[in-house]
Amino acid sequence: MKNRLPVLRAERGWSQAALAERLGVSRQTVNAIEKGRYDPSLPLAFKIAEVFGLAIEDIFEPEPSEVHHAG
Amino acid sequence: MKNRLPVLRAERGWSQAALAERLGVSRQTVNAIEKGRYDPSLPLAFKIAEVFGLAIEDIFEPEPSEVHHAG
DNA sequence: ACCATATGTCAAGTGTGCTTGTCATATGGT
DNA sequence: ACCATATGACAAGCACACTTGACATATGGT
Repeated sequence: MKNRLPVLRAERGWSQAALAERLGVSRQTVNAIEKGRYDPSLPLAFKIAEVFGLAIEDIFEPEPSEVHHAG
Repeated sequence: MKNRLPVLRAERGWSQAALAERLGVSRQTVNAIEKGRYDPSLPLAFKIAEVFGLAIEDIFEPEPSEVHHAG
């Protein structure tokens, strides 16, 4: 999942910690999402969109063949 | 997380199983999401939006105070 | 009555999302 | 040199997202 968080943060002059506080999550969570280590949950994605005043689709973009499966 | 899946399925005449197949997930997953037992992952939410030709925001709506916990 | 389809739910298992805590590195101010 | 801030990352732990398999109920066609 690609994301524009670094750009959007920079536009607002927010650190990862500052964004995390606005979102109500830990700094490590913001870092992990930015670096693509994992995707946010849908509720968190909504919160991120709200904080930036954008649509989820304007912030995140699924990679071509991002299917999961399981156990 | 509220969702309009039952309505959207009905409009298209799709069963839960048929939608599940289009999404590449199990029927139980579609059922659980519809009934609000859990939220879809963000990649699955994108896929659902794609299948219905809508934005995620047009299908899902976060409940008022849907914050998570701590670990 | 019988069968097929649709829906709802439970159980057990695997991997993810998020937590706190900690460490390492880089940068800028003094 | 020292300190504060910012970022990146790892570990252990808990709850959630998904899986397959199974069972129960309801509806409609024959």
